[in-house]
Amino acid sequence: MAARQDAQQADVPAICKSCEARQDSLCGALNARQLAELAKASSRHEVPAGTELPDDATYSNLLSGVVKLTRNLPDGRQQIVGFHFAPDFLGRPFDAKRQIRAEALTNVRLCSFPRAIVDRMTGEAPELGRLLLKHALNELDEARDWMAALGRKTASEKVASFLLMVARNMDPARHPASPISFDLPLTRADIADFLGLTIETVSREFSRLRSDGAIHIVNKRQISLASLAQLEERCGD
Amino acid sequence: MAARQDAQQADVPAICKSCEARQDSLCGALNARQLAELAKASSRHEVPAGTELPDDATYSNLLSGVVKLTRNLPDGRQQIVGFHFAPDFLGRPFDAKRQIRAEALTNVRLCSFPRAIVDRMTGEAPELGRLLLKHALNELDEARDWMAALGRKTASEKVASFLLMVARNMDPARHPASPISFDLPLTRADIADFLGLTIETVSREFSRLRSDGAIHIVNKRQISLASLAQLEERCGD
DNA sequence: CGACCACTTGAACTATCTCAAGGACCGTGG
DNA sequence: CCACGGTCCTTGAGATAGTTCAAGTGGTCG
Repeated sequence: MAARQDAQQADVPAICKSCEARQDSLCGALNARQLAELAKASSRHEVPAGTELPDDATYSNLLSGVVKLTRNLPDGRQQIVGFHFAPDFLGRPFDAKRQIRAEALTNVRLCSFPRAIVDRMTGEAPELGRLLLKHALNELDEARDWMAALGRKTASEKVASFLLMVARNMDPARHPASPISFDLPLTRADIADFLGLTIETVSREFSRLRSDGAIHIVNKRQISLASLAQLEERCGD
Repeated sequence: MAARQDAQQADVPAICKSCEARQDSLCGALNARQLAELAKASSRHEVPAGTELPDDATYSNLLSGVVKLTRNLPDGRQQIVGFHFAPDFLGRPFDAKRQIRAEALTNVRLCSFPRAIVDRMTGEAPELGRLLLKHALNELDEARDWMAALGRKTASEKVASFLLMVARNMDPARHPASPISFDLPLTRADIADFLGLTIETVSREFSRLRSDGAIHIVNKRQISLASLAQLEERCGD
């Protein structure tokens, strides 16, 4: 199978050629020269689950793993406002009014770039700015979908929607009709903080889905879904 | 008081000079030539409250009035996912995965531009792309704030937060300490659809805020707030 | 082995919803 | 001028989805 050929293929930095995130990430919007410059300034890290990713002066491609974004109320109540699944792009252009914390849910591999370089390149490469805008609008769409879920869905619809979302992101390339099995990268507490529920309610809804035959709970974290269709009926949309 | 001087002031189209949205909207990122071109292609409309704004091939500055954005579940449940208060910018670059409807809550005046022209200008004026990105990120921050409210706040915190948000947007220029009075541009049903509550609960929380002296309900829609500080204590953050 | 952590399950509780009735306002038509 | 119906809002009483509190399970790690 001939891979998508790039006229400048030969000039692409070696490390980028095998990059899992390459075409989907912001790197896909760069030409070979820019990619080379960015690669030179980039650094790869692996951070263990539970690490808070500092909201510092870097952008990163998420090569593998899952990251949660949280907003906290001052009394400690917590809401997860989004996730990043590999391959995705992390990092917020400009300053945010509101503090949002990012934390690795699993072990995570990152390819990070100094903010200054990317910001300069957005001036030179309009395609890059376009891509950042598209990315932000995607996140906005997702946030609004979850607003509808948080405001208007029942607990069991929320849990079904959540499982569908995770299934779609954990292995996006899978065949839509095939059975699905994955390790949940979240604790029940995280799921509760995302869905605006308590851990007890989440647990009860898992049990209910299991006894109804919609899911199979192998080992607390490992879930298999009989079929996406069965969950789609229960997710409220 | 000397207004902010623009080197090209003399070339700015007459209609734009007096525009309420000018500096805050996307027009603030254009030079005089671009502004002139855009002004030539622009058209002003006034639409009455209740009109659905078609998600068509236009961008618009919202010169006056308030617009709601809604997401619907297939069984009719509705969630309001955002508002636009004048002066704000309406219109979504690229295609959205999800259908979101926009509807005028009050009479609304718009200055609309053909999508094609703006899209072309983003290629020519990096500042414009930057501004669109900033705008999208602002909306994302707001959506995430409301995710936290929907998921983790009590009914009375939600209503207090909502009143604060409206107060801050209806007359952003007001002195922060002064008493505030405004006409709510929403029905109780709209408020409920925004906060993930029922109209009865919204009504009860209004009554409670009134009997606690936090607000004064002049005429169902017309609300006056004793002080922002008093509501801020009740809003949960 | 014991302690701990994440999770499950049950039982009682409560914030919010549902259902129902009534009040205030408003335009229309007599 | 009043009667009428309509829409929006308020208030009460009972129902319920989801929470809180509490006990128990199972796996893991020192």
